[in-house]
Amino acid sequence: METLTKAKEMPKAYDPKKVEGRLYEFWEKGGFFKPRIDPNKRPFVISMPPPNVTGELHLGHAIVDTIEDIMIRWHRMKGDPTLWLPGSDHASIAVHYVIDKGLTSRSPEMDGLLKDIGFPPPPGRKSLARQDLGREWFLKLGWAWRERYSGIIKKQHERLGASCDWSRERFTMDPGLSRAVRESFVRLYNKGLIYRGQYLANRCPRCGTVVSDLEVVHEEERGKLYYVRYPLTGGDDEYVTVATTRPETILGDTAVAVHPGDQRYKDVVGRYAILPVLGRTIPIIADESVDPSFGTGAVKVTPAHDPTDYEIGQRHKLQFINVMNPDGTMNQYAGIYAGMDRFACRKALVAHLEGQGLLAKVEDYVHAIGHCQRCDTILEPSISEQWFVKTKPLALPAIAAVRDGRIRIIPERFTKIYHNWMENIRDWCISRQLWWGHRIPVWYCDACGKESVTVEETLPACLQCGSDRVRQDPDILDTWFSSALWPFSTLGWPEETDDLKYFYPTSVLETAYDILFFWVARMIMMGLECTGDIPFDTVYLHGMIRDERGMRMSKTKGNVVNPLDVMDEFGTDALRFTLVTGSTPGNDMKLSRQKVENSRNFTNKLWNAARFVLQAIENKEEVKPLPVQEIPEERLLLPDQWILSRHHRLCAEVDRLMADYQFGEAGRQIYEFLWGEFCDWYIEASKIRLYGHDPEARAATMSILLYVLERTLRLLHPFMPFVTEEIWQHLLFSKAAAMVLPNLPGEPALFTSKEGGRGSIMVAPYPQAEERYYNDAAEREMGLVLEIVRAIRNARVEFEVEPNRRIAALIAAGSNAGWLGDQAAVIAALARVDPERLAIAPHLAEKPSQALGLVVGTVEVLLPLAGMIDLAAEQARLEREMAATESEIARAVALLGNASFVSRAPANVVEKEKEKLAALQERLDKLFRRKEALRA
RNA sequence: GGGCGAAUAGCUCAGCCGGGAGAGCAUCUGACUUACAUUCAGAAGGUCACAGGUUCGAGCCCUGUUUCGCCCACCA
Repeated sequence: METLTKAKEMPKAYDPKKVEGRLYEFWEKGGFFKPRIDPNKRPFVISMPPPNVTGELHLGHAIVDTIEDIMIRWHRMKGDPTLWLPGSDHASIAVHYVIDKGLTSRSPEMDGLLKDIGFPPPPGRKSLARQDLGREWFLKLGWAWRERYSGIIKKQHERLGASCDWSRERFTMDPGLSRAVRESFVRLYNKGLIYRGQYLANRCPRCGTVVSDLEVVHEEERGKLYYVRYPLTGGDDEYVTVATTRPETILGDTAVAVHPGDQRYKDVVGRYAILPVLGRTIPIIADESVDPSFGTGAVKVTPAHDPTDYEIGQRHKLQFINVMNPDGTMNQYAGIYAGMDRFACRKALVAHLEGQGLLAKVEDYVHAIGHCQRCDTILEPSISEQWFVKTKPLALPAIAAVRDGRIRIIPERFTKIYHNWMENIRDWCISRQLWWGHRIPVWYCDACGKESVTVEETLPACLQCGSDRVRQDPDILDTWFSSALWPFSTLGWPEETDDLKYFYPTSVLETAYDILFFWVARMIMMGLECTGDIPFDTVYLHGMIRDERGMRMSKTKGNVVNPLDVMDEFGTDALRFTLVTGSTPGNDMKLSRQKVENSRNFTNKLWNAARFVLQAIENKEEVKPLPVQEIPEERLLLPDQWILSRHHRLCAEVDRLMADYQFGEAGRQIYEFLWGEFCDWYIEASKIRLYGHDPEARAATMSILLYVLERTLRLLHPFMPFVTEEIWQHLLFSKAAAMVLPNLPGEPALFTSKEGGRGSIMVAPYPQAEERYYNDAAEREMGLVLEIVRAIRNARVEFEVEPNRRIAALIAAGSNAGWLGDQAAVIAALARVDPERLAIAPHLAEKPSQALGLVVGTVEVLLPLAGMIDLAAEQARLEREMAATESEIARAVALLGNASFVSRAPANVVEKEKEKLAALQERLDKLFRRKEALRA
């Protein structure tokens, strides 16, 4: 591809900005994001949670993209046919909210859109409401808005490196998905699972619509509890006192209720009270639901404005009087308060009651009030005619699917939360008095008065009587209704498309835990109902991202971190790596700049390690690196065997962790290996042979450097797609390519794009562990070498040896002397010991009089530092070490002296303890002799 | 009122199957050693919230307690 220009040499610094956009384009144009369909393999499929078209991406989207992209890239590299289907959600109420705000404030953006759609511009700067536009214009505005933001959203997914199949992008209001909405509505309607009726629902006066129970946010607030006297009829100054937090609802009272067993009121039950202000006569009734211990034990009953009262009203066949308009003002049933706002009415009514001497008392009272999830306005429960989904019959199979393990929820604790909600599920109010969304597919006939339901977009004539005097229900459906169909509506349902047959059910549904009920639970119900199958087999829930202080990010708090800013500064890979390694499933994470910076440093480290390896190969013209498999065994030295063993164990571990959805831990393991083992030790040790005179040794070293680097790039690719691809491309163009490519198992076609273009790391096979490289002896021996080096470095610093000074070292290695002797060059280089004055032998022939004595395992290291050693200090150091060793010996002795430990602990644990004790004793002995020698 | 999560180094967090606790950042020493100062070498720092229990052995399992956070719930 021309988009990738071959660079002869890797630039000194990695610049994400110059790389990321170019690579994304290369991937997308190369067709790498599209699934390679194989009828014989089960595909791996994720439906991307569709972001709302309300605005730009935030960190919540970034973590979704990151985790899903990791899963997707991993499966794709493993050779699974892999589909990640992207899209966006029309988000009706959320879009209404942002458009309303733009219209009210006459924001330049909204005015611009109005101009674009050709809406006659209203004069002046007067604020607009959606009613000023009317339904048609408002919908045009919605589409214009959607057009703008879906483009922005796609760009942001690209920035994040999301390898989703854009050719299958969907929008919840696409014709096909809209058709799926109507189809499912009709099916449920025909089965009696969707019904219409007068029920109590939460209405948001600001949004102008009812919302479902889930959209109610309960918040504790300080309010007042008003005690109001209701005079009794036919009595002398008799009254019953009730308590209420919402005095304005008194206007809708149709009864007073007490508990049937309440002795205080047993004489008034059956009598009547006079409703204050309005003077209506209302009955006093007995109902079990009243709590005699609360307030006065008598409660006013407002069936049209309170859920409990609604039920009392039903039981006692009371009158339902709705006293408010949809916008929160009082209606004609409110008497003199008609037209007044509900809260103004409250104030006026309380004053009125007080004036009449009917206000007994007012208490401060903290209670939970329902707010609108979208705009935070206090909701008004009120009765109205709405559409509902009967959820209990849908919940039963959904509960079973999770209970019997067909669907697994990660982390597991959410399973309990899911069941708790499902088992207590209430009917779902799905109608909304809004415009932007799917119109309810029901038509009412003015001729016969019956209703018709159809999957067709329009209905020319009544299905019952044929009259053309039909009008569609003005309401639209809850956004989540269409979201609930997402896993299959996006694949073509209700048509039996090839995609639906092949890709459904999908594999993993990954999202934030806060929409478990809104979305996940409903997808399971609707999936089972509509397709007869589960919509996905695994639910993976991630946590929320908070700011550095653990606060929830919100626009009003002003603490929102824009992922674009972070990516601009540190690169996409750094942000992704931070998000995934800094979190565990289901737990919230705090994001800080420092964490991202650290990840950026890691990309830099990787970049430079790669630069080192490539330069090492390119600069040695005469040497031909071999595939690792072809390196003669005698050429594989201890560090080689060690890094190969470590690398293959890493592959096994990463594979296990990925399969177990522990992506963060997998990322951390790769980080540890790459930085702490490959860079810190292997590369440093390799320099000896790389800069040495033996061409075959050089070749072998290069081979291993390249082999381990290239495979680790592939391991890391799902986490950090850009930097790994960029380096990998440099490898492809290097002389090393000939060596790298034959080493990759699998079909060659995998490495090329669908069009047969250049290869990409994203379709190269994911590295698998090969047990023949496991080498316990090499790991143990190299471990000792590293310990010796660390001990010498440590001593150098402690005794203030100049950093550049090469010192002498004598190592008494006992039975280890043979193989350890072979590592002399490594020890000398890494510990800055003079190779000429490094002696490794079973025992030391001569012991220098003034020397530091280090005991490393069973090996003794003497550093003759004549003139630099403070004898007293050295003596003290040795004594400290002896004391520490003695206390460890004491523990081991006690443990092994414990008969029950020896008899009941597993044999290998006991054996390990014995070996440890022996080693400790040897160490103590050596330290003691060292101290004696010092004295001599 | 129910339920869930968290509590581990100064800070932010890992820690799988129970077998003498780790990382990053911050701090302190030192180093421009030819991949990398976005680096390297080294140091210091922990009663794993508390109290019991199970076990030969507990950060991990069980019971209770405390603190913080979250979710669900129609006490007006």
